[in-house]
Amino acid sequence: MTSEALARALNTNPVVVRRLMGGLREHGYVHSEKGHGGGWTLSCQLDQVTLRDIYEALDAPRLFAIGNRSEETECLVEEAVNHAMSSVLADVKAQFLACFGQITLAALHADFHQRLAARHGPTTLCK
Amino acid sequence: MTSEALARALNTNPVVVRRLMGGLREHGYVHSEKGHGGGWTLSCQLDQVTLRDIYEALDAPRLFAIGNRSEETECLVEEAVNHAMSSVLADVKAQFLACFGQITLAALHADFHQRLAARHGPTTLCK
DNA sequence: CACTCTAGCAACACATGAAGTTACATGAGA
DNA sequence: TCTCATGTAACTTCATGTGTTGCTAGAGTG
Repeated sequence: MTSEALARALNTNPVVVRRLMGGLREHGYVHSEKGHGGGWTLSCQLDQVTLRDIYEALDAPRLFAIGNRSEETECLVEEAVNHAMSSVLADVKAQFLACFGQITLAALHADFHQRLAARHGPTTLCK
Repeated sequence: MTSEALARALNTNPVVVRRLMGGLREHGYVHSEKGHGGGWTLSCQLDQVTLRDIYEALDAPRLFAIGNRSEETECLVEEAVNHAMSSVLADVKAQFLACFGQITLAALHADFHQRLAARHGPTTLCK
């Protein structure tokens, strides 16, 4: 599948697709080929890869929209708050990764097929 | 304490302080007075208010930097991914609130004083 | 009554970061 | 050699949170 086709399906731009897929390629989850007949191919077992793997392959983008204003501070009040905050966010992030680590692509694949079967009417694929 | 003094201590702007404190006032955690000698006063028991209360009084700002691109979609793949994602984020947010709900302002207050005692040299307050 | 000091608030400006776009280079078939 | 694909850098756009200005209203002071 080409970046162009993926971009159309995802309602985005081929370059954005390449940027994202680049991370997945570095981890061996997909493979890309240039030139005629090129594009992206899957190169992993769906039951061996989790959302956590994907998240990390995508360079673990920032998870929280909140956080400490600064790590280094002179202010002892800020220090106390930062300490409490950091500790909570670290715990919560760990739980997040654990959850994502439980969800395999195979599970999503199965869920998709269930939804497809449940849908009435003609079964047109996403775009 | 005036918004102006708080803003100096927090390295920000009086208007920003008022915006934030407004949320706390609505929940009765602080009280404000206009005019000469006015400003902000605490009006709650520190051991009765948690970070969760503060977070919610501040209108529960967006917690995650990631999330579904859109809630409504035609695409069954996106639907499956959204479902998995939403479920994880909801669980994780619940844990976040639970943690924040355990941390009272009194605890932060105590932590601050411990840091103050532990600090060598003269004890100058934050600004 | 005039003056000053304070919060309240709306409207605007700025900063940051994510997402999208353009342009060009590189490699692989036809 | 032409076309089709990825790779990548640089730039633009957009969304969101933060900061700023300007004004109103209320409360004490002289």
